[in-house]
Amino acid sequence: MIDKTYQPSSFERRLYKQWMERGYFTPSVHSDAPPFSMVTPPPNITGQLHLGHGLDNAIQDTLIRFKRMQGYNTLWLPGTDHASIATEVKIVEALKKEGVDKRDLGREGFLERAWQWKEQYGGRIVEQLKSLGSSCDWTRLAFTMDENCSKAVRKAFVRMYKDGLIYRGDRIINWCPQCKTALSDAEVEYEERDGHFWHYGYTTPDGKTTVTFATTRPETMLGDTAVAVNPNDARYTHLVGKTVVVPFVNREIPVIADEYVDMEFGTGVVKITPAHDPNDFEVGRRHNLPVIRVMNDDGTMNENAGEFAGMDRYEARKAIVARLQEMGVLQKVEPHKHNVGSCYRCHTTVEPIVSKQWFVKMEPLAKPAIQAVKSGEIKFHPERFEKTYLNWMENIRDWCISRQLWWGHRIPVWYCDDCGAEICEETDPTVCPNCGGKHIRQDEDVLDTWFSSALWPFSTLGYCSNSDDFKTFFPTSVLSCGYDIIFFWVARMIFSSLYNTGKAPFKDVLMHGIVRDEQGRKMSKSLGNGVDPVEFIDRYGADTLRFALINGVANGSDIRFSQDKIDGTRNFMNKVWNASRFVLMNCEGKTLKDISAVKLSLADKWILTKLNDVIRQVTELLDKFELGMASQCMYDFVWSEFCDWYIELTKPALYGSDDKARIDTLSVLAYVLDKILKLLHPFAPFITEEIYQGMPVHSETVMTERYPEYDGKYFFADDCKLVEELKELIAKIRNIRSEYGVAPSKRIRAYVLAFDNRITECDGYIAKLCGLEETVYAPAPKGEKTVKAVCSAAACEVPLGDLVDKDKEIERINKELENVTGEIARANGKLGNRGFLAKAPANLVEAEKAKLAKYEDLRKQLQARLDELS
RNA sequence: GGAGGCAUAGCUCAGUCGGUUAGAGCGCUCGCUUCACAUGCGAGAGGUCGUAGGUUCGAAUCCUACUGUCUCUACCA
Repeated sequence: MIDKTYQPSSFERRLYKQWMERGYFTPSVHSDAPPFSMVTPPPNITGQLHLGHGLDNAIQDTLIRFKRMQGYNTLWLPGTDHASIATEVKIVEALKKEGVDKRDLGREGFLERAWQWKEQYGGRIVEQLKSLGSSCDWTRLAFTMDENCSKAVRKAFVRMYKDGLIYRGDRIINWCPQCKTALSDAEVEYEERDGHFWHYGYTTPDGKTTVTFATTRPETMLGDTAVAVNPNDARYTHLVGKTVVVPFVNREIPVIADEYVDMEFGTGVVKITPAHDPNDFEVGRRHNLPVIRVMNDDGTMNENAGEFAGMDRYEARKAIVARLQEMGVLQKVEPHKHNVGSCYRCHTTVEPIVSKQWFVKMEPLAKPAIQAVKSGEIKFHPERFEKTYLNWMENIRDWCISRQLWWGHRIPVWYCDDCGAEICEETDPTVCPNCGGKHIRQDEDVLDTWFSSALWPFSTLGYCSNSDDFKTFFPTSVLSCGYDIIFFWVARMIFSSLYNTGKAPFKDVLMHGIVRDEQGRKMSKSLGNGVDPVEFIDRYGADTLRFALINGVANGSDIRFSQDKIDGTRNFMNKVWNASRFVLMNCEGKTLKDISAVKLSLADKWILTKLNDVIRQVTELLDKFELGMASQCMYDFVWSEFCDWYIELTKPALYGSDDKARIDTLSVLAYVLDKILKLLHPFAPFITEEIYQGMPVHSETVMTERYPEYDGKYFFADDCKLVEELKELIAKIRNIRSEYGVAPSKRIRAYVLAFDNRITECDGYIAKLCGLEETVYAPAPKGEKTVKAVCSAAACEVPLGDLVDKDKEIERINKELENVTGEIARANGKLGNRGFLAKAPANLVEAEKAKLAKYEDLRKQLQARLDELS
């Protein structure tokens, strides 16, 4: 027997430990069953569990449990990401507290510390994930820097290098002066900020002509190597080819003509700083301009900055503006809003800087990746994200993959100091294969974290060794993650997998949104509005968390996580618990029958039919990845059908004197509950297992039980319809009681005139659910003061003596009549429409006719009642 | 600049292939400690589905425009 109150903390840990110990999460590679596999988006080892992980895991675990119960050989592979920048920053900070600079330790020493850190804290997030109930196969836990993954990184890099898809070159990249590394375009976040437009000009050496322009970053002027105008701009044609002088550095630079300059914008003159602006860099290339860097890696001005050398970039900006003003060169300052890029890790403003970095040539990789989605080989759910993906892929630029960090996969390229050769092989060279020289040294940089994440679906499965896992589980079935990492991760996995394995890494991409707070704001540390899932689970249980995140949410849409939602979900779990307790309490000590041996009551037939309906719906929805709707179906079935009606309808039999009927009813109750637990298990694994273990008949675990399937033996359309009519009748009587304020405890009499004779067989149900002491299946005797209501299967009258208020009655009937008349008009309108009759499907026309007939009957009844009253 | 989402009850949101008397939860009103559950039960009120056109026998649903709103993306100095 289960506990009296629902206390998830009393069993969730215990059950999870049991599942793990018994190896339920681990699939077999030798199974004949069809495979179903997923890999998790690996959380950063520096990460703390947040609701995003909660959502991500809830979705994937629901899917994997569903598939497992359907008999698939399921693998859900977990792992963690080394998170190059994030981890290095964290360790550098820790060292700083000890007064140590990472350079003091040297590369080796630093890495030793980093691995230590990883061993100590890297598993924390894994333990937190377990509290969500995730049925990942922890025996296969992967890490982006473990052997499998590192081998795959090396293999992929070398192959791409040899194919000419990886190159090294001087390009403008985004530089983070705080992390002191290059970043990819995807790693820069743009934000609109208030800035200034400083207007000033450069003058020709003879001091006669000044060309004026505006800039938002005056400090870059120290690196200016030209001033550009549009070739068609008549205002400046005479100046093209002349030179002007950059103050402070006294550099004579040419005035050039380039299409890039927009004549309409500002003065139509642009100062060109090839070393610090992507567009200027391109202009510089076209005109063979010198590239002069004026900044150091830490954002201070370098020796090329003359008198400003050593200053921080913003300090230098101020100083330059002040000096320009002093010199009387500054013409005006305008406020200006512009987008400023910042580092996605530390939020420092990034600096576009020319730098020698490694890049992946994207165009050849993007083509097949675009094709895979366009052809439908890979499908996004919801579909609209395909546009987002394609839009990005079609406009993609080369990917900067080198990072000036130590923690990560070191770039497997060696340089020979003797002959200058560049060596890139799968095994580490000891001498230069070109000249045999021993003076070789490895590139200092590491790879972008996302380079290894991009290989995740196959690297983790042992792609390099063509392992059994790889053969069995690759390509994976579904990839689920938030839409915020489509570019970082999903897109890169697709092209990496197509390139390396020749196959798409997965067939379906299931996107979810972001978890927001009650007011729709992103949860963040600085706002302090985050919910700690660990704490939450202690309080409400993992099932409530998971269900609250999934229930009724459409794929890809953001979620507002509110206390209301939590309460509602917790209440639902409590409902499941108590309904189960009702069944189990009544079953105690009884020997139940298989339902094939049960004489089914009307209520039994109804609930079994409804059960079949819900099985079909939930399965269909899960097959379409509509988890939110599937859980909603379960919610409605359990609460509104099973609890509100079926359990109530079983009470006459349970509390009656017929022992045989009682056993029969209990057998059906237990049968339906068993199915409910199984249907609900993927959504709420803990509560369902705990209750399941208390069932009169149960196996070792519900999680490997077969997911319920539609059973045509228990589908009774006619009986089901009758019960729906019965519910309507019961609602009418209850309504009268309520409207007339009859105390719920008061037993009253009702007259029921059944249009459908089978209603008379429902005596026990009506009496119990309406609190009647007697039901008379005949019209009320003449002269008795009653309140009357009509529904499809019957008319009912409740004698209320002097309570009956004639005017109120007339009003009530009139209101109903109005409603029914409206419906008749609507149905008539449809049926009177030739187009409808000719073109609408026959079943709809029939249904409309049936409705019309029903409403006309009702109208007659209501009219008769009205006549009676007046 | 480009792309996309959203706009449905007081609030938060479902609504799949166009056909339901437009749904849920919360909130609200009334009544109830009825032997699974007051984390509950019963009864109710509340919506011309953003606006204007169009397609269709039929539109919350499809198309066009507009208005409002949010997000992504680009980065005109």
